[in-house]
Amino acid sequence: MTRPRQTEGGWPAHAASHGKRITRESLRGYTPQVARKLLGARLVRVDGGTRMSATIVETEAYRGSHDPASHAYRGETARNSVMFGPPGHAYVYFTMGLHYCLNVTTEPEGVAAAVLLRAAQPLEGLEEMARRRGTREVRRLCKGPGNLTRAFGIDGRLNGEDMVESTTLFLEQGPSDPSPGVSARVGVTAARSRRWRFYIRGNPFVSEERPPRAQNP
DNA sequence: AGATTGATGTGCT
DNA sequence: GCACATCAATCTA
Repeated sequence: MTRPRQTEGGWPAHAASHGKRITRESLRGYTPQVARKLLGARLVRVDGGTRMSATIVETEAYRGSHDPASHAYRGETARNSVMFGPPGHAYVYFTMGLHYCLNVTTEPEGVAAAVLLRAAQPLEGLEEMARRRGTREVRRLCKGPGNLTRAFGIDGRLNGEDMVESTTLFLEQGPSDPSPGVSARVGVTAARSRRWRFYIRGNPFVSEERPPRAQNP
């Protein structure tokens, strides 16, 4: 008899059945709403024959010209241009001199917005992730946006990838979280009052349960 | 032109 | 808790 595999935190690593793809329509909506809905979905990467996947457990919304924390706040540049395009594309940017971060673009073309994928619970391809990350500690493989991209082998070459059509980097539907945790965004000084970070409560793969100086005392 | 600041992570104290 | 790695956009002059 087979039972669902348990991970360190006691969270079931549910069977890695290949689910339905997430549609462009579902990504076209209001970004904070989309960020919330992406919790529980799976991020999948197929690279050189190996398939890696992980359940998304932490996201943040960034929204165009009215959000001072967004890269798109001051208009379009070569770096952020993908944010201005149609929904469902990968916005991959380089930050702090050494890390890449992966976002999925949202809202209709012309509205610069995206969801940052901050943390995920590894499901398939753990060996590959561990090799790329240089650690075997599963809890930390995809903990934090920079670690997540490193584990998945994602860098600037994937900027602009259409994640709805792509066969190498895409999203699959998963169980949604009825009552996710909500907080201010991590590492953001501007627009602290916008609580646009969403995470699965109590999940040990989330980067930090309480971000520093959030409105959660 | 030069300085500063990030949507960061790690290792050491 | 703090230094550090070290790039690109933005701010200051």
